Order: sequence, then C-alpha cells, then structure tokens
Amino acid sequence: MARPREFDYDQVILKITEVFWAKGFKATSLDNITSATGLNKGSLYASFGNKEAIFRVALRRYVGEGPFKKIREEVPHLDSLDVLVRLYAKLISEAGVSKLGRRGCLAFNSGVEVGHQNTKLSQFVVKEVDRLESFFHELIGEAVDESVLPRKLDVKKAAFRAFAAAFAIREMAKFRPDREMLAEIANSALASLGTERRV
Amino acid sequence: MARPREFDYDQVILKITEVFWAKGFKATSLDNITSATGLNKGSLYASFGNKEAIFRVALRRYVGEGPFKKIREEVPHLDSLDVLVRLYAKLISEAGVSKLGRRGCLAFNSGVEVGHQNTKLSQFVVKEVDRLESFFHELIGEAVDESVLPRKLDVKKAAFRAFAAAFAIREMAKFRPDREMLAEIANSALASLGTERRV
DNA sequence: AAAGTTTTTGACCGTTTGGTCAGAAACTAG
DNA sequence: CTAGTTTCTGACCAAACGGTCAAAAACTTT
Repeated sequence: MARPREFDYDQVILKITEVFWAKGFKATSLDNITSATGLNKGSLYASFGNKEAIFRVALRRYVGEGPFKKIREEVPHLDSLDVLVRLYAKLISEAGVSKLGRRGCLAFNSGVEVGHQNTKLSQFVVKEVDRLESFFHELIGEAVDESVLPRKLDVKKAAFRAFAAAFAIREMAKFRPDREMLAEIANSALASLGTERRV
Repeated sequence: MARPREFDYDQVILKITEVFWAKGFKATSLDNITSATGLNKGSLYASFGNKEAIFRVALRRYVGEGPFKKIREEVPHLDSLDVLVRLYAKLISEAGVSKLGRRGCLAFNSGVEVGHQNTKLSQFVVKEVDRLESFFHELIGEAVDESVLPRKLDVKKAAFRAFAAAFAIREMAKFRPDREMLAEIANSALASLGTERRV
C-alpha cells in the first residue's frame, strides 16, 4: 500500500451518476463532474479512465441496482404483479416532482441519446438497457408462476409491453409530467397483461 | 433588393433538420451544420440567428408537417383509425432500417434531451411536442366521429395512449429495433382504444 | 456608371472541451 | 529514517466550441 485514496469510491460514483442522469452523457463536462465530486481530473482519470469510462461505471452500477429491488425491500411479501404495480405508481408519483421525477431514467436517457449510434459506447448502453429489460422478463415470469398472471401469456412479449410502459412513463415525464395521463400508460399495459389490477 | 441569397431556404432547413435529428441539439456543432448545408457561419447567423434559433426553425417545421399528412396523401379515403394503424406500421417497418428508422423522432428526441430543463429552449420543445400530441387528439376525435372507435371513449386519454405508443415505438427503436416487439406496443395501444384492428 | 443594399466569405475571438503530466503529498515496508 | 509506491494537485495543452465582424461580392435602382 501507499498513499490511501481520500474519497469514498461508492459515494463518488453516486455523485457522478446524478450528474449524468440530470444532464446526459454529452452535455456533462468533466468540470461538472469535478465540481460535483470534489475530485480533480487527475484523480478521476487515475481511478476510472476517461469520460466514457466514468460514465460506464455509473451506468453499470445504476442498472445493477435493478428497478424492483428497493420496492421488495420496502414492502416484503408482495406478489410479483404488485411489485410491478408499485413500480408504476412510484414512477408516476415521482413524475410530478420537478427535478427528481423529470430526469427520466439514466438507462433510458442514455439509450435514447446514443443507442442508435455505431460506437462502442452505444453497444455498451444497449447492453445495459437489455439488462434492465431482463428484470421485467424475470418479474413477469414469476408472476405467471405465482398464478397472478394468466398462464397462457407470452412472457417475452408481455414483459416487453411492461418494459415499454415503464419507458414511456419515465421518459414522457420529461415533457408531459401529467400523472393522470401517465397512469393511462401503466393501466393500459396492465390490462394487456390480462389482469384487472390498476395503478 | 440587393444581393440575392444563393441557397434554397427550404432545402437548407431540411439539411439542418437531418443533422439535429441524427445527433441531437447539444451534440450538433455549427461545423456539422455548415458542412451539411454548405453555408458558412456568417450566412447561417444572418439568416437564422444563433444555434438555438436554427434548431427552433428546424423543429417547428418538422412538427408542422404532422405525422399523418403524408399517409393521407399517399393513401386517400382511409378512415382515421386506419391512418393511425398505417402510421404505426410505418414506424415499425422503418425501425429495422439502420440509420433512417433508428433516429427516433426529432420532436421526441428533443423532448427527452431538454424537456425537463427550465430553459426557454425547453419550453419551446415542450410546446412543439404538445403540438404533435394534438394531432393524435384530432385523429382520435375524428375516428370517434366516424364511428370506427367507440363513442364512449375518453378522447383525451385515448389520444394520449395512442401518442405514448408512437413515442415508445419511435424511441425504443433506438436501442431495441425489433419489429415484432415494437408491434406489441402498437397492438396493445389499439386494443386499449376498443378496436379489433391490428398492425 | 455610381450609389445603395444585402449576402457571402473567411479570418478571428474568447471560452470550454477532454485529456495529460510533473511534482508534491501521504502512506507502508524494511 | 529511508526507499518505494500510490494518490493528489494544479498548471498546462491542443482541439473544438459558439459566435462576431470587416471586407468583398452580387444584385437593383437611378
């Protein structure tokens, strides 16, 4: 060992995540990051690499948290369909709050910003968004297993519809933060899953 | 009159639109615009103003075209619901084509990029996205009048669901250009409108 | 042909960008 | 205490950024 690092790695990543989340990849400058974290460029580059590498670490960790983990911790013993309903409810209620709810989702934001490009970064972002989708796939599969969703459901397609609804709710909140309207998206998706439950 | 301008105003706006569409507002540089149009900065600024003003002209014109105009011209005598179905079909089929279909929609892209900010530009973008939504509102209203959609429909909510589906199809094509999956979004929205028609 | 007006041109400006690096500082091991 | 290793600091860099402007060019009018 030599000189120990003075910052908390996890906390710094959280700060970095906030910046990219609020401003997007391109619009976030290194100065934004240095002033948000207190680190200077040298430390940043020694720990992470360049701007793209910093972004990757933040996005990977963001997606790694998963959309349902927190809900399951806060309210245990929910069936999988209720977890989905509660996620929608959370996204919708947050959408009204100016800065927190209208940031969208870091993964979706990134997918929209760079997903269509043919860069390494684009491939990485798409992979992370796919990971996010797989959480929905798991959840819908579980809901079928729990018999809270019909067994005849095409899980892949159903999961994608649920995923797409989350996408629309989160991202449309950026320019249309109207809870009643966003709830339409959630409830329409829930109906398409063959359940009577609503948000 | 004095020295006449050497460029075609409309053509230049189209070129500018392409650039912003492909790269986004922030990521588009003036150099990108000058090399795409052949104009230099001086001419650009004399004709339009600054970068933001250039962008506004492009976006306003883009939205002004409307999503249904072209479809109605190409295939006349369609009922309003068929216009919607054909729009979805077009968006879905284009989503496979690499650069054209995966650009998303200029208005949606812009809404996601700057819609949540508290800037003048953000307000303008949101206004333009609202204009886009109003096209869907008109269309759904017409479809009800034509009795191809149930009269009991809440037109505002139904229009928003149709709008949200277009948003999801267009923007998710950026990172998930899978026609079968995107069709799920369209058909789920159509079902929620109370019609049997599918894409 | 001269005067007046507008467009075009390209050089120019200050600022911000992502990125680098030598050296000081802070630790551990011997 | 010294040597070795890693982190931290701040100055520094070239390139790209949005934006400006004087002068040349191209037209109309008289």
